Amino acid sequence: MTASTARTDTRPSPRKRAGNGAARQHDTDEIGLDALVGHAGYAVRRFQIWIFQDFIRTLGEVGIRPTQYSVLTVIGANPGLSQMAVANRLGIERARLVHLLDSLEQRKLVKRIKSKADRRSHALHLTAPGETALAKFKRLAAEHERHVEEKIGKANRQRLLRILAGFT
Amino acid sequence: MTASTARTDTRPSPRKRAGNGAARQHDTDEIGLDALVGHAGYAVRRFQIWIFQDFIRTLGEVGIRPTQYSVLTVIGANPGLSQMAVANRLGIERARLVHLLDSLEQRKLVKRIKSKADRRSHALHLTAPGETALAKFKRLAAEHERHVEEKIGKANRQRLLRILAGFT
DNA sequence: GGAAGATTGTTGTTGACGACAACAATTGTT
DNA sequence: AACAATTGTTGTCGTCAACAACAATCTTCC
Repeated sequence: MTASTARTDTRPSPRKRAGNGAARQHDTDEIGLDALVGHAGYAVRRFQIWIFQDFIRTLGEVGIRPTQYSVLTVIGANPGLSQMAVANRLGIERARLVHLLDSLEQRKLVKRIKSKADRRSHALHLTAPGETALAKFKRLAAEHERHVEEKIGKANRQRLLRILAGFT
Repeated sequence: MTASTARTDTRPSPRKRAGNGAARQHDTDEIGLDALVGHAGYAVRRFQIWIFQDFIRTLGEVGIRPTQYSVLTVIGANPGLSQMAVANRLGIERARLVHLLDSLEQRKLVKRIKSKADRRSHALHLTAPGETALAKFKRLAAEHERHVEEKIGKANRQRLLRILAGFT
């Protein structure tokens, strides 16, 4: 083992870790993953956690989470959609979209307009402040995307998008 | 101005609308995602949902979920680990691992052995039936992995694993 | 025209999951 | 011995996916 093992834990203590030589304690980076390596799902899960955390942190100043951002961009690009249409397009349950829209409507970013044609459904629109806010969100999201590039590389990010294009 | 009906979704859009007066609903595939396309996080999220659903379905007959599988494989490959070590290695909170191990121990797949060296910690081991069960889980997980290959292609799966290798 | 069935939005529940906080028991430090 | 840190545990909170049930409304079919 190399003497300069990079510590991945965030313990602030400069002291040596607990543990004795008798019962051999594993260091974090010498624990094998065995079958987990080679499973795409595991890598994707870890990556998704990282990417969501960076997104949430980067857009933390405006208080927008990934799902909220996706709802806003779809409404912004397709004004007048019904809740069902948005839910289907984004793969969100319509029950869940209700709460998401409640929050966004409370923040005056989105408005539900009762449809004349189908009085069951609501036509979704961005408010005027919602439009300007979304523009700012997009700038921050682009900044987040640059973080992704720094993390995995510009070319790899492009490969990733191409590989997963079928899921959007 | 709108030509025919007084709809609420008047806007500049590349999307084509049906000319009839009836309330034409959007088809799912003609709703634009706008800025969402080009965001790695969105594609990764959708892919992760798909891959987890397939994993859960493929391992449904044995009732093993992705997180449980990851815990079992790590313990199987590194017997005697403490709960902290497993939690750190997999990026799981130790509070959450408690419940996971409770469930796995109740199913007689894992056992907690009180460590002599450090009486605070437990050494984690697979039981004998746990070993044979894990072997079956691995076969099913390999089947799931073949589904991934069918979905995105064998070469793309390899590219994906290489791109995201740093997150495992 | 009217009954039957489907759709839309809503409310509610369940369970998995990540993030924290607090605690007792134990260990290490000073 | 006094103090700080670690380990496992319990608990709470919020996000999210998956269902189920419901009223209001549309569509279909007879």
